[in-house]
Amino acid sequence: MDYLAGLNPEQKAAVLQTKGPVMIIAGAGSGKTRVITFRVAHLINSGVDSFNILVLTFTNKAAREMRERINHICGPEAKNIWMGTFHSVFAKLLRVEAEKIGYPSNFTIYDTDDSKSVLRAILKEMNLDDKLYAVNFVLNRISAAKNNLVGWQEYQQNPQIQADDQSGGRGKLGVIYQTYVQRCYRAGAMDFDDLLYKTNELLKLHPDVLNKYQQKFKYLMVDEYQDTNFSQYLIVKRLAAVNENICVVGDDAQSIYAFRGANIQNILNFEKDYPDLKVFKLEQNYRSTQNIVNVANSIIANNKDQLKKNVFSEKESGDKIKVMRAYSDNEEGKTVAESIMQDRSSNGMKWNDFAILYRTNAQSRSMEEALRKLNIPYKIYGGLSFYQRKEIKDLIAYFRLTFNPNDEEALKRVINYPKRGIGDTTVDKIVVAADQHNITLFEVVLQPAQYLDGKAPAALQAFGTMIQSFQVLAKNQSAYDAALYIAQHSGVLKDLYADKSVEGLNRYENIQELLNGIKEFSEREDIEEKGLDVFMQDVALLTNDDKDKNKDADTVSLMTIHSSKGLEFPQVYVVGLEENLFPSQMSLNSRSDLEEERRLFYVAVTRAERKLSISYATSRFKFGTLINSEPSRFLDEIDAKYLELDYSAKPAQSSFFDDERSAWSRKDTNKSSGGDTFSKPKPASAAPVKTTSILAKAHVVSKDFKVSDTSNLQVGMQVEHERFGFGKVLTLEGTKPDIKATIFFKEIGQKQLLLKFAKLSIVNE
DNA sequence: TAGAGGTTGTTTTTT
DNA sequence: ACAACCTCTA
Repeated sequence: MDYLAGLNPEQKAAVLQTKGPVMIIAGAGSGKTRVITFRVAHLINSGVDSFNILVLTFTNKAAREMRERINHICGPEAKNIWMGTFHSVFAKLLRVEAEKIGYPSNFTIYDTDDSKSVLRAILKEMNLDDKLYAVNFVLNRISAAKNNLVGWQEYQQNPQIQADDQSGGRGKLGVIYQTYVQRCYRAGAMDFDDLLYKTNELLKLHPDVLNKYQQKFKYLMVDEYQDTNFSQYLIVKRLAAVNENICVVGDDAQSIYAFRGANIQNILNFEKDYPDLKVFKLEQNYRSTQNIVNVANSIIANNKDQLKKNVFSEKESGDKIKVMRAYSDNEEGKTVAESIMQDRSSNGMKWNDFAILYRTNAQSRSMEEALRKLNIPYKIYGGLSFYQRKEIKDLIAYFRLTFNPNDEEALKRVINYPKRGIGDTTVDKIVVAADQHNITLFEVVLQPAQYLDGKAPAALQAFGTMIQSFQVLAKNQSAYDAALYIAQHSGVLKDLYADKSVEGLNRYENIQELLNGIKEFSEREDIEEKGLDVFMQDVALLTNDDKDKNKDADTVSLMTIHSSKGLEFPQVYVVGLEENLFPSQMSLNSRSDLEEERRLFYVAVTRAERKLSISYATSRFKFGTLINSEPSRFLDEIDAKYLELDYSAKPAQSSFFDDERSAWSRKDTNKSSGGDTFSKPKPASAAPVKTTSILAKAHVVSKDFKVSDTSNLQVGMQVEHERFGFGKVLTLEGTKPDIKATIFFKEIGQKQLLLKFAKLSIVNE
């Protein structure tokens, strides 16, 4: 039982309390993950069958990390535990039980793009004002309804909802909701919210199924319970109803997902559902210095709604929190990058020890550019994931269509990609015909002559036959063979190969990477079923870092604060502390939204172990124009005694903007104490500056630039590229027409180029 | 039907 | 800045 030795009394008590309802209120950095993993280990050691354990998390990242840790402690037993995100666990369950609620087990999972596309089509058909019925608004509304288990029938009948919609002039929302649900059903598709909604439906309508899973999951644990929405809450409650061995872990101060329906009341009211509840509070922070914990506490103290707790640290008091000001977003990046550079060498740290956290994904750009300039290796988490790239989605749409020909979004995506003469008009006609005869789009495609005339039927027939041939093939071949065949015969590979631009080359390589991933999957020995259909099942749920080969690489981490939850770093930079950015403009209308932003700031601050720096810029590009920004109100909320203001950042010397600079080069202001630590910035020039992305296009091509014959290119030669600038050839690989060169460019770092495409000029020395 | 060229909206965060 | 959407012409 050596795993108990390293725990404090509260942690230990929480681990040992294996029976009955348990709630663990875990302050930031209080060893929550250790408690959960040890608790699972302890369950197994006390004789609980690992098949009877279910552990739910919110993000893929959290799930993976937890699985690794539990694997480490429990060994092979850990494989039997059901552990994953709510969405992936219940998608898995629904695939087994789907037929009971009228879905095929190979249902497609629609991602947000698919959902929006379905809605766009519906709104268009209904001829609705697209201002009043903005797609994002409509989707949010439907999503909120589903998360509260309000079906379309109830939505249409509920007087309160109807009154709300009517008063906003959006009386058609109920009908849109209904149509949307019916379209998804016809397509054999579930959206993200359906995975939870339909699970509830299944458990409610089929007591035998409920009973089966209540027997299976005798022990439930839910991480980040403060982020559950009603739908998730009810699933958990139903599953736990018989045995009541339910342990939820959370921190109300870190609830940051209300925007997608999380209900903080779920944790605040947990005791009402389980009168026998045992509550454990973990208050000692083992992660951060006292200064950091104090700052965090002083931030969160501004919120009204919260459970009482006293988070404290017994570590050293540590450095003060550095606050940095910059004159523009690019300058901010530069300041942060230089600071990282300096801290690393003076404190002997690794790149791994640093993280840059921001409110919105768009902020990553200026950070990236600055890091690249200093040759600092970095990795961006989140953002556009690999699986969301257009070319990947295109190919995957073919796979989707192969396994589920009713998948309308996939069909629309690829019916004319690559171009095969089936235009929008034809697609519209197919939709109309399908609606009229109450059949699926694919059925129209298979019998086109019955519904359309002209030359469209021939093209459609050919397309339909092709998909059918994929279906036959996919049944008999390995995932990789099937995927490769489809990539080739659909024409996708050829189409991308024909694009010789750098971007096109990149897309082609991405497809290769996807195929390689599938190949690895085909060769795995730890799973039985290795068809392409199995590979496809969870693709919509995969995100960003799920296919991350060298995650041990020594790089600085960049991510949104949301995706940083649960992580920790020795040194953290929280950037963009500006009004309308953080707190976000969207959150300024209500106290509860603002409090959520503040909790988000709390999460950001508590990621830091040893040193925390905060920055803001007094001007920033937004929607392509330069706007002025004011320091965030959150900065004023921190007691100034914890802060050290560093306003040393100087405007850069060489730049295109010398005119504008004059307005910026004013004397740094004081640090008067009290409420006005962060004085308002003087307006910078408001004239929109035409910026070229400094790195991507800054290289000015030499006068005598001329594309050279590279057939005799040698390692070590100096070359010039139109966009990447000057570089040195590091390696040459491959054979004749397909020689791949690895070139180190001074300005942007290492790049791989295929010689037959790259326009290079050999520099004579 | 395809492609060019102009116009508009978009940005909060994740599954 | 950028992408998605629209309109016009070949």
